[in-house]
Amino acid sequence: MRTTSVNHFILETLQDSQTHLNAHQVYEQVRQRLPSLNPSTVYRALERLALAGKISVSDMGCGAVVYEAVGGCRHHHLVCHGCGAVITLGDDLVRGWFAQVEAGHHFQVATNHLVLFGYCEACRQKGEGQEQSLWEA
Amino acid sequence: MRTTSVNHFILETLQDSQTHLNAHQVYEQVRQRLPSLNPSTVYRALERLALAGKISVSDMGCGAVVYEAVGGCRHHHLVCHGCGAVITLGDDLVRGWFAQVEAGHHFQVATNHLVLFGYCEACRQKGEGQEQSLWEA
DNA sequence: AATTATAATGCAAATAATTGCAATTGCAAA
DNA sequence: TTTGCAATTGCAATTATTTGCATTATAATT
Repeated sequence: MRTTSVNHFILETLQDSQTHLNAHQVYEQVRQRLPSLNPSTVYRALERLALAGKISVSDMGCGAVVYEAVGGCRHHHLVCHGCGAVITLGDDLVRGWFAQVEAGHHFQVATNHLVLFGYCEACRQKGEGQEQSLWEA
Repeated sequence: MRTTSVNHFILETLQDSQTHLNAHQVYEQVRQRLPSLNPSTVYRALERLALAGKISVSDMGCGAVVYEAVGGCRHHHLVCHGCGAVITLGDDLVRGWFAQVEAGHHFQVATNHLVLFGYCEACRQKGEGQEQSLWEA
């Protein structure tokens, strides 16, 4: 991967950001420093950085895919379908399981940000996610 | 969820299909029986069916998101970034780990098709995924 | 069977993401 | 330096997906 200004600025933007950013947000940020920037360049750079393992790509159910710089302490997320709550999942539990998967399938896992959807305690008690339809066994 | 013909036909289409289908493929299939069908109706129905747990939604790196009916024996996938190979991951290993996550976080996991990206044995030996860039520590 | 509330649909427009291709740029070799 | 190749970019067009709103259809109620 070449040391282009786009690669550099995107990485810097994501590292400085405390939250996940979507492609458009990254575009707007970097555009302040590279006014002639094209959105498709951002998409391609993000894809490149992701493939190189420098950033994570996740669908967190926000409409657009979000990106994050992969730093020292990795973490993952649980996202509630009911209320949208985002719960952090430590890397310990994940890393251990990935190792199992890798050992069992001769496969090197590169996924660096796992997102699991489901229902949080509160929504579960409210009965979210218990929909039963009658028209199918 | 109401018993509409769209819901019914989509579910039937996905159940009959041996492979994952993307939204457009589902649309084309169902359109043969409901000629006036609109693509956005398909997207909305797919979202509904997914939320009801009847189908799984996954980004398998094919450009478009793919859908699959959730049947008796669940399975998950490992997708190789190098060659695109798709390896099946049994549910046993996954279910057990989900249970751990659920127990540790008071969260009911609803994700019913996990996709992990990485590198298969062959690609790993070819050195895929080992890119090192010099311009960043 | 008529009424009613609400889910589902069609359509068009907006947004998100990808792709082909020609022009440009970074990096390495000469 | 200069040259050459391959990676990167811009641009426009395409594809993928979502959303607002008026209309239609379903299922429960009267």
